[in-house]
Amino acid sequence: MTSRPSRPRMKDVAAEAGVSVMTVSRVVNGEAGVAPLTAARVAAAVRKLGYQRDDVARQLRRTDRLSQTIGLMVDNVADPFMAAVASATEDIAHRRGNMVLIGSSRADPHREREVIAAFTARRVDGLILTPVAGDQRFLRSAQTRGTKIVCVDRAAPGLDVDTVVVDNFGAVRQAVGHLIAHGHRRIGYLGDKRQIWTFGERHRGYLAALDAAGIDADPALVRHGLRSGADAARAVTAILCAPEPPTAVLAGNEVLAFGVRAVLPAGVAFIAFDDFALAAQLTPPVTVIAQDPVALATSAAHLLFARIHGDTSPPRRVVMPTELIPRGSGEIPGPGSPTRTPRR
Amino acid sequence: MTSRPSRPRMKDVAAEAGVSVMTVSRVVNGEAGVAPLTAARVAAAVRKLGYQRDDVARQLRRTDRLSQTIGLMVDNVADPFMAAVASATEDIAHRRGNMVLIGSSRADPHREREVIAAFTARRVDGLILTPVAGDQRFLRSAQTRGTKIVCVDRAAPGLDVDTVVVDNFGAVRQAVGHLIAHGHRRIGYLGDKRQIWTFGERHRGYLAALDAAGIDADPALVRHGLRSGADAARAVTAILCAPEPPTAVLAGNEVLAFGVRAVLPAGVAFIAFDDFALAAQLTPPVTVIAQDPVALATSAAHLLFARIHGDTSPPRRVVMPTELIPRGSGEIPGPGSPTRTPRR
DNA sequence: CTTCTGGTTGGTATCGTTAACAGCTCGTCG
DNA sequence: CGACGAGCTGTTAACGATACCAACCAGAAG
Repeated sequence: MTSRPSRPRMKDVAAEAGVSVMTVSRVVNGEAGVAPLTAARVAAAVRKLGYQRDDVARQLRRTDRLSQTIGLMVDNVADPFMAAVASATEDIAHRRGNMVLIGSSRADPHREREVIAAFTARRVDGLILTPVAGDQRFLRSAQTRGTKIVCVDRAAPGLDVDTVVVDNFGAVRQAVGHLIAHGHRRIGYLGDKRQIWTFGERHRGYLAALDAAGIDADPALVRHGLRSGADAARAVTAILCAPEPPTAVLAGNEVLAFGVRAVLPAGVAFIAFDDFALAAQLTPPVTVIAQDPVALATSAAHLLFARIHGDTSPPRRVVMPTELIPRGSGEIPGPGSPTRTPRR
Repeated sequence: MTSRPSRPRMKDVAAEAGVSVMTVSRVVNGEAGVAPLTAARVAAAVRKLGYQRDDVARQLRRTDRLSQTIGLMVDNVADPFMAAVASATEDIAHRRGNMVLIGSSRADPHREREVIAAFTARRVDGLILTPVAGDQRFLRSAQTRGTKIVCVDRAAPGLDVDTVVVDNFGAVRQAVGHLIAHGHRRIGYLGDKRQIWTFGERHRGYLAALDAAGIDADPALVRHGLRSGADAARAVTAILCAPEPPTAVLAGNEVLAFGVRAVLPAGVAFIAFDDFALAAQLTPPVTVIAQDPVALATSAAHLLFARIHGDTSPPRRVVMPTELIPRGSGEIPGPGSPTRTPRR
């Protein structure tokens, strides 16, 4: 009964305007070489029928084969850091007339492959990825077939691509050094799996800072593989019950920080990786290692579009700055602090 | 120099396996009616060449014309509420073998139209929208041409589509009633533009609660069109400097709540629309009107896929529950409170 | 031995668009 | 006055896949 009026094609517009489809194509794409009068007639027909070009057919036929679509694969868009990355990516893409397909790996390598296969089946021009733990070599075939790839936030082992990251190692080494300078010697570390590039780096930074201060690392103060605030809360509670509990704790990212903060006793120093909205409003205000997800994503998107438009220079690694923002929680003095045990 | 090895086509696989492209098509799509031996030979050729079906060409030819792609248009994915919506949408889509194209309107009706035009040009099967302020009638043409549409979080005036929302009016009326019950009579309201459906409803709920208590609404305590935490901080500071300042404040969403909380003096009661990660950890803990963005988006996505797969029943409006979670900030007594001015 | 049936397989047209080229209509110049 | 070029428009053949139908082959039935 309800006949659905299918969308008009170029040939319908051509019939309406009394020209050939080629002329319609030229007008629709704003090409030169159409008489103004003809162009106006075609434009009127387009408006009258409500014609809209079918980009699927267009992409199939065009020589450049560009879909004007890129894929963004993150762990989880609900994560505030990744949400900021997605937002910034969409913004740059929009400015360049592109759209963003989004996919979540949810830390699952199998799902990661599925999502990327779905991206390439739709012939995206490029991919922006935060790779999950493990080997990314399977992306090489997509790469050799012309799909441009940029990694953001995390590097991809085994894959030679543009990468935009921060100096996770240096940032954590600095932060742990900061705690040590405030008199702490027993410092807890809470992170996700070491196999995730960022967390591997952050843990290395933690160890390096302890080593530089001549402190023996105690594995009892370290927890890996934490995925949620609840995980982090349980983990920090556990390490605080140890015979020699830590006097300071570092949370490896924002989500873990929320969980830690909920159960951390006053008096234990605390630094979080990633700045977050209410960090300054908590009691005490939270000292953080701030990075700028918008800048990371913007840089990655610009790199990607440069590649899509023909940049064939060797892959680059862009390292963006971090900033240690002391707000109070990271400056709570430890047992070796001069303010607690003055020497003079 | 670097000849890029273009991806193999079905005809390459067909040549490799010594069959016709039709047979390859049947094997690739898992259709019945291919001899097991032939299928195995084709499968081997597919693996050898690394063949992947081109969904762009496929979509052009198929009778159902489905792209297995939906579009999600939100104000801003960086907003935590919208990020949760996006994440849940992606999850449902993934389970159904679909992908999600994402677009941000950034509260700009012009950009909203651009994004939606880009969606339909790519022939998405359906759209999930949080409409910006203003009229959405322009979507009717897309709708009559077969694009399924579902609104989430906000209704779309002038458009007859499935809609998944919460009872914003009732939730705010209840929350303001809660403040009145705690002795407040001068209550501030901070929201975004009234033309945005949710904020219109929330403001109506505010007025209704005052009216029910016989309190005259004072326009000096109301601010609309606030878009950021900074906007909200300025606005609340301004209304607190009024001759008769409010003793309680309601923030219309999470982002505004952050800004209000940063500058709100202790002693002023406070309720926020939307629950947020650290609400319970602030001092005092923040009383909120909680809604569940994951449930909203999940419901919207299920509705959309039902439509895409042929459900032609009349458009539905799904209203999901909210919950007033008293945590402290909303229970600070006002001047008329029995605890401050006991009557016995 | 011929015809029929059912399971396989292949040929051809087509989806909506653009690339490449052909052809037409002028006005202009030698 | 005829040839030529510039400007405009149309024709044809793809892009990579699927829909539809025809053709083939073996074994069974008559």
